[in-house]
Amino acid sequence: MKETLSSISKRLGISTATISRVLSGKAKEYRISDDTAALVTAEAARCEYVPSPAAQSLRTNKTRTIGLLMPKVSNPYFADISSAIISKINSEGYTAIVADTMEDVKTQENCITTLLSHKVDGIIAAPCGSDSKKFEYINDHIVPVVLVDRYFDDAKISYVTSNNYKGAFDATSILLRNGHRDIVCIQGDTKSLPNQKRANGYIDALTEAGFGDKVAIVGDAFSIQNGYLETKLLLSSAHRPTAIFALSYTILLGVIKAIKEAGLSIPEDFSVISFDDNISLDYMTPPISRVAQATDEMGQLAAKMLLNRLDNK
Amino acid sequence: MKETLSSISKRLGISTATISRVLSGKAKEYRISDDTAALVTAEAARCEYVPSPAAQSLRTNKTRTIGLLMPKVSNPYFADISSAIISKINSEGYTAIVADTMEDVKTQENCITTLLSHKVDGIIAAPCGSDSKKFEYINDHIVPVVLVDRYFDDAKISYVTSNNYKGAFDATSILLRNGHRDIVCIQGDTKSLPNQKRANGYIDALTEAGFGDKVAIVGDAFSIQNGYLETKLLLSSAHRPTAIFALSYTILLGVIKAIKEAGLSIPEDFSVISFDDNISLDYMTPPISRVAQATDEMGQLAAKMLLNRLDNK
DNA sequence: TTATTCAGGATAATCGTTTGCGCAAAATTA
DNA sequence: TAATTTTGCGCAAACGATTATCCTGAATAA
Repeated sequence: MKETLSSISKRLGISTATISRVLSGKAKEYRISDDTAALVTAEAARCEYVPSPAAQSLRTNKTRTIGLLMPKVSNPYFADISSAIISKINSEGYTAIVADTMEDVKTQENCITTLLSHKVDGIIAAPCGSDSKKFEYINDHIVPVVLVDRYFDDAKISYVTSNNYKGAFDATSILLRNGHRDIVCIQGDTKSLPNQKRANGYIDALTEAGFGDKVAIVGDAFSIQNGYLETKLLLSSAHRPTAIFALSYTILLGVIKAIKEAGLSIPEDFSVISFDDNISLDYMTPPISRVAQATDEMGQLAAKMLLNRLDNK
Repeated sequence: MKETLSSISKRLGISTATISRVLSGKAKEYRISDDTAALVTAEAARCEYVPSPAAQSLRTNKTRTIGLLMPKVSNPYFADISSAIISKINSEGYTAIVADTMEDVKTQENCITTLLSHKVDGIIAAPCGSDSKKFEYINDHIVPVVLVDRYFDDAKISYVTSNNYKGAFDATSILLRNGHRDIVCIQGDTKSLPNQKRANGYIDALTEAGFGDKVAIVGDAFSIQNGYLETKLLLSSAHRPTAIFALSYTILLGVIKAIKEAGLSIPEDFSVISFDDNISLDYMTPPISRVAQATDEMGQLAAKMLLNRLDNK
């Protein structure tokens, strides 16, 4: 029923050592004769031998498995990235163990422990929280880590992320070119580095255009709720802005909701621009401009970076 | 550095057998004295002992790992389901190995092989293709399988899915109550069972209301493209319908696009209703009614069903 | 002819757990 | 006191692969 090296060994009268060597492509290296090698290969194929990963990893301490640590798999943005990563590593013979931290630092700790106990060969993570220590320790002492989307400025860990600064700078510039002068930026989690970069992009675009005094940043979370509340406040303020720059898709949805509720419309009463791509934005009335992030490429690249490190030992 | 049973064994002067028994909660069963048990527990905690999954699964042939086979993780619908499943099984001490079939039968085969070679204890799958054989074989002879969203009518495999029939029936009924008589249904993949159920719901609602002659089903794919093209055709036809029932979110997006392009508007010129929930639908102008599927509950339930079977084994 | 070298592969230890079996010493019973 | 049972735990064999080391016979060299 279950084929193992020794079951083949008995049938062929060849030691498991030799069989193992042939099957792992080390026949030449250990000078196994071509005849023997052929015999082994044929028999392994015939009986559909599949090595036991448990035994292999017990022995070698490698699992051909990588851990994917995501803040929220159900978030379309991270779902896209995850999908790209999974496909890429699968195609290289690796398997993905996915852990969902639900954007919670405590849960993240547990997930990390689980991933490590499963002896993943490497980790790709979009970390939550701002403590880089743990990741740095893992990267230095246990297994390679690649961060995606989010990262830490102070840590020596490779990462893949969009050019958040430039994206925000460009988005703001477009609004400026269209004549807007009162542009409010609704930001997300202020501890998030991508958020900081975007905010900086916004600030610099305004400043370089000579409107440094017009900088207005509000909000503090990547949520619909935040976008909604901040927009409500803006609408009821004495000096209404003419444009809103939402730093994420979720924030944008909140903005739209508030504007609609106030009986106002886009783009007549307000111009809106957002970060993050989402197919649905094309179908809004009117379609919402946004700074798209190349999720697919980010995922692929992160996977490649990790796989490269795994190969180079 | 690396704590193992025997490293603890040496330090404590207690056999690995006893330690293993205590740590796996079998102290009573093997009449280990409370003193010894306490000693072991304390030491294990102190040195942060974590058992080696490789060794464990080599010995027990169990991995506390389940395989998640998804057609497309980046599809928000499946992302939601996946997220729910992952959280649930993580909370029960299981780990998820995720494979993305990219909606391709061939890829699916490979993914299955990979999952099985990793000795997953069970599989939760949203299968693609219509061949139930493989899944049935696995379910009967290898590890328990639970299907989610998609399933096979002819196979004895447990599954979790929405009541597609009722959802479609109700959606159609609403349109009828609102006075619509020319309701066209744009369907997805005709081989997909959920699609068939939905189509039947639509047909029966119409028929039972005495409009069996008004049944009109077009289309053949769960894609934006399909929704777009079919709507284009409808708009250019002599006898335009007054309402469109899109059997998926993606189809709906295509419908919206075509309607907008034609300079028509919802709901003045057309009524539209759709299957699948998506947060963005609330932010469309106007918000689009839809038959929401409880992705979170589906995921949780599927996970529960599988975990139960693993325990009663 | 004898000493080396090399081709070709076998042996056995090892990875870290789990678990069937066994075996003392203590407790109980006769 | 002797026989029996119970308590408490250790021994050692798996699980299935990898790999350092060793061995044998033949070919080559001296």
